[in-house]
Amino acid sequence: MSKTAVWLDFEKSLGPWVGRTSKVVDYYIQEAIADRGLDITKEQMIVLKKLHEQDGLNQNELATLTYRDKSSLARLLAKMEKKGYLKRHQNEMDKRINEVLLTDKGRQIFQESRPVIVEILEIMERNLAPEDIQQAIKTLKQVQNNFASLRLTV
Amino acid sequence: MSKTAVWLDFEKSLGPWVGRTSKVVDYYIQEAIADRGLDITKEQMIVLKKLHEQDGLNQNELATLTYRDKSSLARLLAKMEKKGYLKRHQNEMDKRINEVLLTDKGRQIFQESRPVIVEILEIMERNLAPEDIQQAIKTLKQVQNNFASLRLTV
DNA sequence: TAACATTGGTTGCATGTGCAACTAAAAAAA
DNA sequence: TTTTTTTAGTTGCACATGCAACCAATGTTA
Repeated sequence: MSKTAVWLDFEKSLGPWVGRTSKVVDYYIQEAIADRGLDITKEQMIVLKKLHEQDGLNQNELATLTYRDKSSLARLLAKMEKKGYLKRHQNEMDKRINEVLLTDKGRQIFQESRPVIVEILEIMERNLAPEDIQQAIKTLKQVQNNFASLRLTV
Repeated sequence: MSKTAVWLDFEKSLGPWVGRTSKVVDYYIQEAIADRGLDITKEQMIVLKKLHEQDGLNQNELATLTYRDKSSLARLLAKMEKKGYLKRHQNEMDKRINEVLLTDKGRQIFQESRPVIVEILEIMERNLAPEDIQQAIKTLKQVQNNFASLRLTV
C-alpha cells in the first residue's frame, strides 16, 4: 500500500495506454507507407475508404464520418485533389454543397495502400486470442459511450 | 457469412477502435482544459508530469520518456519556457546538454491541471469492471509489444 | 418580399508531429 | 595531437488538427 498510489495510480488507468498504443500504431502505419513509397497518409486513406463505401459524399458528411473538423477535412481534400485522388464537384441544386468524387487515380492508390492496413491490423492482433480482442473492443466502445453520455446529460 | 467480410472485417479489428478512442479522449481533455481556462495542453501536461517525477532531465531524456521526436519536444519546451513553466539550463560539464527545470509557475499550473486528468480518467472507466480495465490494458500492452518485437527481429 | 437564421465551406491562427539536414561540442580513433 | 565519429539540440519543411470568424447560398419568419 504505497502512499503515492492512494489517490490515483496513473499507469493502472486506461488513459495512458490508449493514447500510447494509438501513437505506436500510427507510427508503424506511417513507416509501412514510407517503405512502399506510397504518396498518401493514414488520414487520406480513411477518406478514400469512406468514398469507396459511398462515392459522392459532401464535405460535411465526410467530416462527420471521419470524426474530423470540417476545416481539417477541407484541407485534407485540397491536398488529395491536388494529387488527383478525387474531384470536388459543386452540386447544381444547392450550390453550397461540394460532392466529393473518387478518380481512377484515387481508386488505384487505395488498392495499393490497402495491404498496409491489413498488415498493420494483423500485426496488432498477433499473440492475442480472438476473445481478448473482442473484449478490448467492447471496453473501448464503453469508454467512448461514457463520453458520449456526458454530452447528453449536460 | 457475408462475402465482403471474408478477407477482413475492419470494424471487428482493434485498429480503428484504438485510434478513435484516443481521439475522443483527447477531445474531452482539451475541452476540460478550456472549461477551466487553463493555459496548457495535454502534451505540455505530460512534460510537466515527467519533470515532477524527476526535475532536471535533459531534452533527449524527456523526448524518450514522452515518446516524442526530439525536435517536437524541443518546440514544446520552447513554448513552455516562454510561458514561464520551466527553464532550460545549459550543463557546465557538457555544454551540449540542456537541463530542464520546473519553475514555481510550472508547479502551480500542474497542480491546477491535475484534476482535469483525474476527471477524464474517471469518466473513461465509468461502467467498467476493474477486471475489464486491467484486461484491456493487458491487451494494449501486447499490441505495443507486437510492434516492438518487429524492431528486434528485423 | 424583406429581414433573420441556418448551413456548407474556406481562411487565419495557433498547436503538435516526424524526418532530414545542420551546428556545436564531446568522445573515440588514428 | 589531429582526424573522425557520435551526441544533444535546433531549424526548415510538410502534414494534420480544432476553433472562431467569415462568406455565400439556402431556408424561415415576419
